[in-house]
Amino acid sequence: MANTTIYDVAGAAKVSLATVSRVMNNPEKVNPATREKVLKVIKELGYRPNAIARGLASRKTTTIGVVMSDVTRAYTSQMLGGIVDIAKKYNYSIKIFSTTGDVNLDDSIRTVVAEQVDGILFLNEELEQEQIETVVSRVEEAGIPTVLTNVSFENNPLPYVMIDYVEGTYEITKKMIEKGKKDIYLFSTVRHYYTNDLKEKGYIKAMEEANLEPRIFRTSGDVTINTQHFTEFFRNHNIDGAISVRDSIAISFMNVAIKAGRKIPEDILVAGLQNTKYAILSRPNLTCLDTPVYDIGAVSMRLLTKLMAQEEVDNLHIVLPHKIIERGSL
Amino acid sequence: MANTTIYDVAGAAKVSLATVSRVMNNPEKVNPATREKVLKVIKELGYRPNAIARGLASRKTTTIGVVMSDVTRAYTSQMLGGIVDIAKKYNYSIKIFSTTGDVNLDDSIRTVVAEQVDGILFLNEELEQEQIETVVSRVEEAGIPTVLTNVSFENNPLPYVMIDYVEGTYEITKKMIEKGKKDIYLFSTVRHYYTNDLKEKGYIKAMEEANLEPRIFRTSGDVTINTQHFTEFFRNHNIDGAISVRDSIAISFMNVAIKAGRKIPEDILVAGLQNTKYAILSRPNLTCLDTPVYDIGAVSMRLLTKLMAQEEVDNLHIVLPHKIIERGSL
DNA sequence: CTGAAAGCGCTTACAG
DNA sequence: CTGAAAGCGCTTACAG
Repeated sequence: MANTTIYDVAGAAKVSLATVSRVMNNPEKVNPATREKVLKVIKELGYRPNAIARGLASRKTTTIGVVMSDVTRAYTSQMLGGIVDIAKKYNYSIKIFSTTGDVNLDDSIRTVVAEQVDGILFLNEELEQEQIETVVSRVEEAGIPTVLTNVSFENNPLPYVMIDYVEGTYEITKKMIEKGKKDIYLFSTVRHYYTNDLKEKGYIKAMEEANLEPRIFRTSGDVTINTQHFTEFFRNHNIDGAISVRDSIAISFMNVAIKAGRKIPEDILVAGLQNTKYAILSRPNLTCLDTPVYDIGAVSMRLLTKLMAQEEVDNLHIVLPHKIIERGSL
Repeated sequence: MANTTIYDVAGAAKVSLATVSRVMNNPEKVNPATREKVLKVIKELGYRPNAIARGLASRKTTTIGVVMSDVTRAYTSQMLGGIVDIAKKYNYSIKIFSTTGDVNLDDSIRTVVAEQVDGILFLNEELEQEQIETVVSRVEEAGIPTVLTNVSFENNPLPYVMIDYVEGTYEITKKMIEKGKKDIYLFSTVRHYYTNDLKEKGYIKAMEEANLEPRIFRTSGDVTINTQHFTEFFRNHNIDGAISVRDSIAISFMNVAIKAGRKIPEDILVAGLQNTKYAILSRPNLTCLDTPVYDIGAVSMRLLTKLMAQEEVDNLHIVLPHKIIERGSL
């Protein structure tokens, strides 16, 4: 209950609190003998500096804010996994902020800023261009290093870690075309947002180059809903290829297709554009554009640590390599 | 950059900083006229109190710590979803702490305590009895309200939110037995931990009651590894029922079984004990013990808010109702 | 209802 | 190398 403070340590070690502070923060500046003495007391008393007081005095909280829309999504949580691991390595704490249901984004950002985080990781991929510009002006105004994780936008001035979704989707679409498929659909979400826009762009490019008509089918991420959509869909559509912005939607589609008597990959090729944990649990396993989700998180966090430490960073706009992982569905 | 402080507001509103503070914390104690005046300035300046300074002065951070082992697991992230939603409602911030790879648990807890969180949610389900006792003594010593989320242990003094895994697993096992199955396996993990122990207990109880031999097969949560295990398994085991502590393991098993020519549910009944998002993406959909994951998180967080507010709580040991959701696999 | 002042537990120039 | 002192931006009794 009675938490030991720096005063207790100073008293027990018969030194000033300044010395205790130095032992913790700049050990090289203190005489080895007294350093040992203090260290011994610290251990005996189980002393841990109060992070809040330290944060106020030093104006550094060694805490970063991770802003995102939905924690429960597989893609998000895997990115978070990468962030957590690297943050731990560099001794940063993580505060998470969910923007779901927020009416006023500007207000949300102000909240994050008020929490005095040393840096921000923005993995809300569901923002539209103008919203994200709000983000930019807020963090620049507050002077807080910020990295966009798996988001970006036109003329983006902020550091980001991305995948070349246009190229990746282009490649996977082309692969289907080369296998002689003509009626290839892209399954996207009803709601528009940045990464999906890029995927759509890559898909359209490949289709148009091959003189095929691009067909985008928009559905929900909710499996119950998209299952209905797909069941309906099969009544009046021919299809021999399906690419989905989200793995879960692709798998849901496969299930409906197989139930409708189609064979995968024989009748319909299917591909996902994420490579989440779902991909190796479906039957057949889902061929995916491998977007290294964990790495996106990890690299973002690493970049952020450099920015917070004011280190020289030669590349603020990182595009991680992608590849296609062939499994059973394509 | 130049963050507005309470002094700026006080200056602009021509009142003392104490008054500004009151407007923010005890508005009823200040004259409506001056209150409006201050509020106006606050809005104009876009003032937000520095959460760290406030935390130091008031000794309350309105931040809770969520301690867990693996963020990326579907079960964990869905619990986190419930926590995040309720925390937001009550204006609490969330700091996450991962214990993966931690050698010294005691040390990890001290770190959380040093961060001055107002409350702790412990959703690390992978702890063994003695480890969790370390947790108990640490948080009691620090006087921090703590709720165990989906964990507990014998003679547990801490508040918790749980599911009756023994009973739930017992029921689902019995259901298989009633359908005439005899060679029912429980798939558990190599590593022992609390919730799985409970599940094993319920399974064993049902099997023994029916004079059937309990058979626990331990494998890895890694799909690549357990796929190998299962493939091997089919060479020399008869099986007509499979219950898995984790949904993903159940699905992985189904895939191997079907590949081996078995029919589900005709030849083998399969059930999961979680009901994660995976369950409705498998083919057939996975019949599950429905452990309301999101709710476990949400209810834990709600309970914690009460404890932090020192409210009267009549029930510190909450057991959420479970049910069996029948889908295609059983 | 309002203000002056002490204090939260640290860090960090500044002297010595 | 070490200590005394100011200050980080708030909250909260205490007077008035």
